[in-house]
Amino acid sequence: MSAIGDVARLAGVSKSTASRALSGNGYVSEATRKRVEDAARDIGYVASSNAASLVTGRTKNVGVVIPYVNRWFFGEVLDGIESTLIKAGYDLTLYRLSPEAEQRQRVFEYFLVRKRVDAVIAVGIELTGEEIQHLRSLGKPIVGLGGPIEGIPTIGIDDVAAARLATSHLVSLGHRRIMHLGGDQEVQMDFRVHAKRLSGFRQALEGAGIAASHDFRAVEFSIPGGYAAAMEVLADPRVRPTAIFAGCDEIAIGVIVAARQLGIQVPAELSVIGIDGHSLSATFGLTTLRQDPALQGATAATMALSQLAQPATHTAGGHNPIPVTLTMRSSTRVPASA
Amino acid sequence: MSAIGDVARLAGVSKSTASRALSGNGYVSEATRKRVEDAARDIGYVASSNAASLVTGRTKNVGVVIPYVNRWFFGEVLDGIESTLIKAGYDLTLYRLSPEAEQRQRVFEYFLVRKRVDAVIAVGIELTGEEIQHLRSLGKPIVGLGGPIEGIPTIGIDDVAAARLATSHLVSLGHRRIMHLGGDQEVQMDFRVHAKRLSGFRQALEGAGIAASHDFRAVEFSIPGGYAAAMEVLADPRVRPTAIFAGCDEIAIGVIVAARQLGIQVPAELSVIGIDGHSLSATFGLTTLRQDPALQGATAATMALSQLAQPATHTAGGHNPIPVTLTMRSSTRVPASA
DNA sequence: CGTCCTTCTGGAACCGGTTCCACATCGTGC
DNA sequence: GCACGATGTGGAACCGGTTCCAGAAGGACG
Repeated sequence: MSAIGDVARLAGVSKSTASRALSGNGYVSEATRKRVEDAARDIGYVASSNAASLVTGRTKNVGVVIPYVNRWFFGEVLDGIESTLIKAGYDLTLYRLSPEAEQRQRVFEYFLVRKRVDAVIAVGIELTGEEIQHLRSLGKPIVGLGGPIEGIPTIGIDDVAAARLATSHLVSLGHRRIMHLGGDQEVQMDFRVHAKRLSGFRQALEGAGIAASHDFRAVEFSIPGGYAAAMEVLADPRVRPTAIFAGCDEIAIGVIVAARQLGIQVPAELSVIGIDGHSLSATFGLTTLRQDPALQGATAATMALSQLAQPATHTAGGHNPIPVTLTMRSSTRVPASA
Repeated sequence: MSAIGDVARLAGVSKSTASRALSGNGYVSEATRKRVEDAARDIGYVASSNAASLVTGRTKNVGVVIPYVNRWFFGEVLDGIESTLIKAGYDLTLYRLSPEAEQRQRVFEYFLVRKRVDAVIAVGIELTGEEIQHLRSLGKPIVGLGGPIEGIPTIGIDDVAAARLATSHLVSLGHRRIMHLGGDQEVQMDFRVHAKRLSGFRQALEGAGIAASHDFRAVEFSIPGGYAAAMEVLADPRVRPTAIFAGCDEIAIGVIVAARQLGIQVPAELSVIGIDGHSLSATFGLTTLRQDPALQGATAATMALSQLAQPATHTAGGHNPIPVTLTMRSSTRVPASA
């Protein structure tokens, strides 16, 4: 209701002086600053960010584009981003991008563009050249999380390498009958995460000279998904693998739950390894490759903020790989046959 | 870059006509509308929402205040809210409110107030009278989710009644040694959810004439929390309860996992019931009281939008209780002793 | 034919801040 | 004593839209 003009009048100064006093830009004597601040407090003045944004061109708001909010990985990322932004005085506007192409286009052409955000963080979304062009033309910093995107700075783990490492861990323990329960190759997420993890798995097997046959099964990326698949895969003892590399910790946990119900000892009869470092992994004794999504989110936010601070630095694209660390727990060990 | 003036010039009309043509308000001939639209498309014009908001006072943006983003319940709620808002052409600005009072105050006094949101949805946050006053004075619709808040419309389940129902289910099966693993009474969430569920539990026991002693234990609201507590509680067969009412499904699942590891048959030797309808509850065969947080979120968003549409309706406060439905699965049954 | 209503358009004010520019003081160094 | 820089303040333009008002043109109706 109350505008800066009211504050100025009450303090007996001009609008411009009131603005300087409240924003801290430019010269204002200590005495007048005090008077203006008191006046502002008295009438409960709060600046209109719209008006300020209109003239400064900065909104103090960052847009986050993300495919899910109710999955562990993405929830953690969002948490990390939010914490970092709010500390820096930035708002976070959330765009959950469903897979529908039409809605996706709408978000990019309509929502993100209306001068409402200063920067965009794309989480688990591989932007198309056109989309990047669109955002780039507005001069907005863009940061990607989850995989490399041509021309913009990104962070994320190396999915191929991680899958290779996880598989190699099983191989080096002596496993030969290893199965990969991973994402459906038909319904790829962006960055082709499913395909990359399968590829890393195959690379590791080939490197060890292990013939790969019937070694992959597509499952949903969730505990129920891993559980259901494991129930089928593990039921027949004759064809049962001695180790499973799960596409993510949730699948791995589903496998462990299923194994326990089938009376299969983990790790004595079955080794299981996942990727993520899920908050449940410790409870299930899961050996996993830990990535820290909250930290990744915080890092992405920091990158966006620093680009905002010094736009001089010409948006240097490039992928910053995040290292994964092997957390050894009690779900993997030397196979019984060895 | 390009402003509406550029569009107007290109189309050979005035700013006001261009505005009318693009926004659809007021009289514009079909021919000029076409010309303006073409011109806008040609130069890739997008309206500045800041400028529009400044004069109209509407931002097409809703603020959501929420304590967690990486917990199942809140993630689902957020999902429901987001879907509903984006369909209506609204943005969603996220404020994750950590328990720190100082940060909370900052969000309410600084972030939410800057004329940047048209309405506020408070999820799992019990607003103080002062905070309501603050928002109310700005004439912004407010909707609460998770419990009743004096003077504003809210939705949520009746925690006392739900806990009573869950406990009664166990009692009616014949259980007498029933334990409640619920939230820490010292670290209450808002709306005192922990206390309400404990209270409903006690009410049901008293109603059945069952002496309550050592029947409650505080645990963290998570699977690891339930697991750790169950490991201690269930270890000694002499004092083991025959049934557990868990404060939420995550705790209940932790209990089931622990019981399985201890070789305790569920439900033969131990019945477990939870509250939530968690996406994992089916996998673990958990009997639970289902609430649908995504639907609750969508409903809250719809309420906020309808208030926005007809501000005439004087903000009628009042709590809209959401019914919970008992989903019977395989984790509860008549006790062995019966 | 005059009046009135509807449709269409342009000019100008306005939303609420920020910032540029001009001007006034005052202190300092030469 | 004067030039110059640093400090402090007010006036006015400006950001990019929306909307009010005035005026013109065309049709309907008495």
